[in-house]
Amino acid sequence: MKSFEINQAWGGTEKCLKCPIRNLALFADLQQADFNLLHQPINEFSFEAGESLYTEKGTAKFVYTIRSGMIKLVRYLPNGSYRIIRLLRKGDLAGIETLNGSTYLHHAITLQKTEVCRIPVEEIEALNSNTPHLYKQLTVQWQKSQNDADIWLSELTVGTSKQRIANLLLYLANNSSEEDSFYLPSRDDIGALLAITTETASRIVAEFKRQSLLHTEHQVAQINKPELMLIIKAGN
Amino acid sequence: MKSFEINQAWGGTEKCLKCPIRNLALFADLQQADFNLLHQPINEFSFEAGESLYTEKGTAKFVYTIRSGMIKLVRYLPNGSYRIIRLLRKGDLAGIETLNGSTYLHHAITLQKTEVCRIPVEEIEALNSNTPHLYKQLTVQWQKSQNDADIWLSELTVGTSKQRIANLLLYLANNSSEEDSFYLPSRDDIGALLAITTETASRIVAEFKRQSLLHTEHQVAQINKPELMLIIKAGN
DNA sequence: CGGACGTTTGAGGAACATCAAAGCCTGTGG
DNA sequence: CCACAGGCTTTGATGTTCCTCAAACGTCCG
Repeated sequence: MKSFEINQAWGGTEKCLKCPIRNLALFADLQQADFNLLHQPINEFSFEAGESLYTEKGTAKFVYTIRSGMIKLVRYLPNGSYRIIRLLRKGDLAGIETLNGSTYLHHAITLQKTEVCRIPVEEIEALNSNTPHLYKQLTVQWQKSQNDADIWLSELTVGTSKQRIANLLLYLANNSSEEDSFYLPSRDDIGALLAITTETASRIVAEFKRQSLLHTEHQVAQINKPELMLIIKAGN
Repeated sequence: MKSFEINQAWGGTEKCLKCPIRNLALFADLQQADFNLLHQPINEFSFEAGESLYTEKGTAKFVYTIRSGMIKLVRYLPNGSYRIIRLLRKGDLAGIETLNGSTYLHHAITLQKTEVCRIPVEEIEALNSNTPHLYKQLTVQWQKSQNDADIWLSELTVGTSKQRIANLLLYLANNSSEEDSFYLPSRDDIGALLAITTETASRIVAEFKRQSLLHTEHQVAQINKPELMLIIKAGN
């Protein structure tokens, strides 16, 4: 485990108020007075790629706000394989299921270097019973992840493998924090995202590269969006 | 449109307080005083099978609590086919996306005779700003539908068609309001649920019937759970 | 009775999984 | 500095699954 805490001493109110992703994050609507209700520190952590924030069925004590990087929510299947349920990025929340249960429902694993704020569940519960400002933002977050899951279900599980991968690449490109590039997951993860095998994922990614629809340098990718959209429609 | 309103004059507080599914529903935690905050009536409606509660991108003014029956949330794909995103049953909420947006995100279509309570969005917003009791229940509902979507993604989109259908039958059986039977969707809908074709769905359902793993009378079905679980594991 | 609709069944081919092996990059240790 | 081990990716050959197109069947209802 190479993760480390960035700031031992929590700056408190000012820190959150000045947070660069505050408008995206859970505390977006909180007022100065609300912050005074906090008793435990909100700690910042930094994770390297491949580290685990929490595991399925693990005791759930924290919710995480993602400041940068990317996280996959994973579920292992009875046969030993795994399926990626969702990808989380800047501004997303990991582990909100703790608000209604005592255990996590997925494994949360970083795909890149990722920075998070770790919020104790009790603090969220305390805020909720003392100020109404948090609920609104929780509702927004819920809506976001629900909508993401729906897109996944309706678009990323239908059509040929080629169409699915084209769809995934567009999804990744459109949700990237960079303007014209994005993080390309491993072939294994692409397979787990789309319910196809690693080999099929590799074959199609390689084909896209040969056709110059996709350029990669390490895991930084760029794509030809119009052409990929044609593939999604035509299937060719 | 054959739907009809059951009770023109809303009984108000007493009606909700005595609601047989109150413990399941949105208003579970509301107190007597909270009900006094309501200004518009909560109307009850009854729909026949195949009717539409609302359509995707339609102006969203109501949330629906399902009292009995079953609803499919549908999204149409660019190629003209459709995909069922989720199934809703007794106690579930349809159209909660209206709390963060002005349009619905799916088509909601009844699969059976279905009774609902129709709640104006403004009433929910009014309650939310005046009492904290509703939020908790909204969170629970959110969690439920999110969890449902996750199960869908992790279990109903992987494996062979035979495994998926076996999985679906078990899901339907375990979530039915009857003890030992459940509603079996049309082959078209089974296809749209599992991202397979109507023909494949038909072939496998017919095979299950021949093997006596599944008995149907019209759309009422019974299954041999242990055998189907074996199929999910073994694939045979 | 005849038409509409949902279901079943068949034949053929395309897409994908599986098994297997080779290539490539990176980091480590001699 | 080179050799080598390990992980990830690519490619190939083969077989199975499932989609596609097509037609027949049953059931319900006007």
